[in-house]
Amino acid sequence: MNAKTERAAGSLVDAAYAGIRRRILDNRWAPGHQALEQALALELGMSRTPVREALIRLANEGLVEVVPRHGMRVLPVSPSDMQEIYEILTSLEAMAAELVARRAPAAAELAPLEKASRDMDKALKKDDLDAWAEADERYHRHLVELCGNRKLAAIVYNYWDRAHRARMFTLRLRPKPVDSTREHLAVVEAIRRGDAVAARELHRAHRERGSRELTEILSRYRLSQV
Amino acid sequence: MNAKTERAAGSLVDAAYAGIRRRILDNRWAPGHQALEQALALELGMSRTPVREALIRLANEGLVEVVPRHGMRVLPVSPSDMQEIYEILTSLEAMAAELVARRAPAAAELAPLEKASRDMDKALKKDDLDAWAEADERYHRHLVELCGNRKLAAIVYNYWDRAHRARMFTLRLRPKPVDSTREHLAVVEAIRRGDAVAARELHRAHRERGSRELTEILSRYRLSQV
DNA sequence: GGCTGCCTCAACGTATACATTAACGGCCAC
DNA sequence: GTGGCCGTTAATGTATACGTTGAGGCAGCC
Repeated sequence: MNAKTERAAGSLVDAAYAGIRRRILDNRWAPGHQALEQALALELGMSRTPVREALIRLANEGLVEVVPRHGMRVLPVSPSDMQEIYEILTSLEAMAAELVARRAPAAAELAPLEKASRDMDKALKKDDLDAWAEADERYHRHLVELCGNRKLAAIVYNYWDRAHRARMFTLRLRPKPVDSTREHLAVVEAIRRGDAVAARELHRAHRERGSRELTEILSRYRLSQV
Repeated sequence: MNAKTERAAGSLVDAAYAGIRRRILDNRWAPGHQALEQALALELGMSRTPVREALIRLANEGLVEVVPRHGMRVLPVSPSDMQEIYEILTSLEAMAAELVARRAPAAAELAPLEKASRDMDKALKKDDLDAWAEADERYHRHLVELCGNRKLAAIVYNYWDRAHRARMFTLRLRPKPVDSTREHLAVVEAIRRGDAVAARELHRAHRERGSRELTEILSRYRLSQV
C-alpha cells in the first residue's frame, strides 16, 4: 500500500488513521513498536499535523499510546486485558442477543445468522480456520447489527479490534471450535421463539466458554502479551 | 472560570478539553450550541491547534460533533439515545456487580456502597434531590470501581457523561426514587453472599426499572432532546 | 568502577501561515 | 417576484515555524 492509495479517503487525517490502524491490525507493527510523529509523517507522506490528529483517535480507541518524546507505541494486549475485553464483550453481546429477540425480527433478517453458522461448519470440515474465523465474525457482527443499538455496536467493534491480534494468534492453538456452531444456532432459535432471556443467557454462555478457552491458551503458552 | 484557571492543567489540549466538556455538562452550552474553532480558541485563550485536538477527543466521546464549516456542535441526547445508553449501562453495570461478587471483596470495600445507600435515604427524607443524586452516583461509581475492570469502568463513565444532562433534567420530574435504596442494598447483600448471579440480576433489574421510568418521563413531557 | 550532575539536541506542544473550498448574499434572467 | 448562477469571504485542513523541555550521553567526582 503506497501513500497515494492511503490518501484516497477524504482527508489526510482519515488516511493517517486508516494507515496506522491497518498496520497495527495486520501486525506489521507489532505490539510495543514505537514510532515518532515525524517518522510517521514521512512514511505516510504528510506533515505532522494530520498524524497527530489521527494518533489522538487511535489513542482514544486504545490501539496506541502516545508518550511524549517517544512517539506512539503500539499497545500490547495482555491476558488480563483480554479478560477485561471479553467481560465487556460477553456482557454487551448478550444484551444484543436479548434486544434482537425482543425486536422479533423477520425470518429474512435471521437468515444471515444461520448462513454464517452453516459456513462455520463447512469451513471446519475443510479444516479452513481462516474461513471459520471469517464466518464466526460475520455471525457476531450481524447479531450486533440486528440489535438496533448503534452505540452498543460501536463499542463492540472497538473491542474486537483490540482483541483482533490475539484472536488471530490463538486461532491455531485452540481446540477445534466444534461447539460454536451449535451454540450459535441455539441463540438464533431462542431469538426466533422470542425468548429474550434465553437468547441473552445462551449467548452469554457462548462467550464465557470462548473467554475461558482463550484465557487458558494464553496462560498455557505463557503469552504475556500479543 | 477564567482562561488562567483553565490553563492550570498540564497542556493546553487538556485545558481545552476540560473547559469545553465542563461547559457542556454544566449546560452552559445547550445541546445544539455551535461554536467555530477560532471562537473557541479565543474564548479559551489559546490558538486553534489545541482546540482542534480537544475537539477530536470530545467528538470520539460523543459529546460534540464537528461539522466542517460550522465548527463544533453540542450533541443533543434524544430519548432513543437515552434508551441506547441505558441498555449499555444496564448490561455493563450488571456485569460489574457480578464481577464484584466473584471477587468476594472485604467488608471494608463494601462499606462505601452501604454508606452511599444510607446517604440516599437521608437525602430523600430531607427532600434534597441534589444530595440524593450525588449519593446515587457515588454508589454506582464505587460499584464500578470495585469490579476491577478498568476498561468497563471507562465505558460506563463515558456514557454517564452523555446522559448527565438528561438525568439532571428529569431528576425533579420523576417520582421520588424510594425503591432505589432497597435495590442497592439487595445488590450489596448478594455480593456479600458471593452470589454473583443474583448480584448481576438484581442490578440489572434496578437499572431496567430506572430506564423505564426515565423513558416514560421523557415521552410524557415530550422531551425530544436534552 | 560506578554514580551524579550538566549539557546538548531533538521531539513535542503550540502558534501561525496558507491554500482550498463551501456557505452566503447579491445580481441577473425569466 | 422567484429561482439560479456567480463572486466573495471566511472557516477549515494542512504545512511550517518556533520555543520549551526532557532524555540520553559524557565528564567529573567519589
